[in-house]
Amino acid sequence: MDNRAVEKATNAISDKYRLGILQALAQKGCMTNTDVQELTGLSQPCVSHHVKLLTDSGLVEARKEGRNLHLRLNKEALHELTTFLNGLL
Amino acid sequence: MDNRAVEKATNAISDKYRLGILQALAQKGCMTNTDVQELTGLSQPCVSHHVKLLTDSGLVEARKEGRNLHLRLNKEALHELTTFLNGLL
DNA sequence: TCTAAACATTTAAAAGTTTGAATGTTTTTC
DNA sequence: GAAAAACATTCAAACTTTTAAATGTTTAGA
Repeated sequence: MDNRAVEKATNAISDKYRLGILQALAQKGCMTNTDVQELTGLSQPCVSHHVKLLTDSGLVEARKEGRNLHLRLNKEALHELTTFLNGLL
Repeated sequence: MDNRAVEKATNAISDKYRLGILQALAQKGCMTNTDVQELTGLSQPCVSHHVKLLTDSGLVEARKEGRNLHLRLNKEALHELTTFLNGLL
């Protein structure tokens, strides 16, 4: 994982709503954008935007299932991030 | 470590210059603001600002030594962060 | 096929961040 | 004490992010 990827991943985490989404995914395993809308209370376009940041960062994987977008944690990416950060210790 | 602390810590990391500072601290052990100025090429007020973000996040500890500000990694805080993130796995 | 549901995109306003010039404070050195 | 070095603070400009309204696209179901 290079510096740019770390910057993007930590940036993705550094927001109240996005961290909440990651925690919900960690707990539930899978969610759709609509679930995220209910979770956060944000507007649909705003949820789309936050989810895009998360997927662009690599921390979340999205697959289209009919008209739903199924989201799940990318545990490998998260593990790479913690490995990088532990490397600073 | 609560969510707010994670948001602040990851936000602190999510910048090119601040990540560079963290890496330099990890490597060298200790630096002053002047060292950071040389490292980054940023102006002195801008360095002051970035260093403040890092210390406010808890990831960096600063102690005033005469007219110099000695910076070092707060390894415990960094460890708490990685522990939190691993908790999502 | 018509309707509705789920999500994406465009746009624009509001809020927040980054940057350096100017200036202030404290500490060291001469 | 005067000069300089190290850092902090204030300020304003430039830039980025966040947000939702409006609208577009695709898919599912009647």
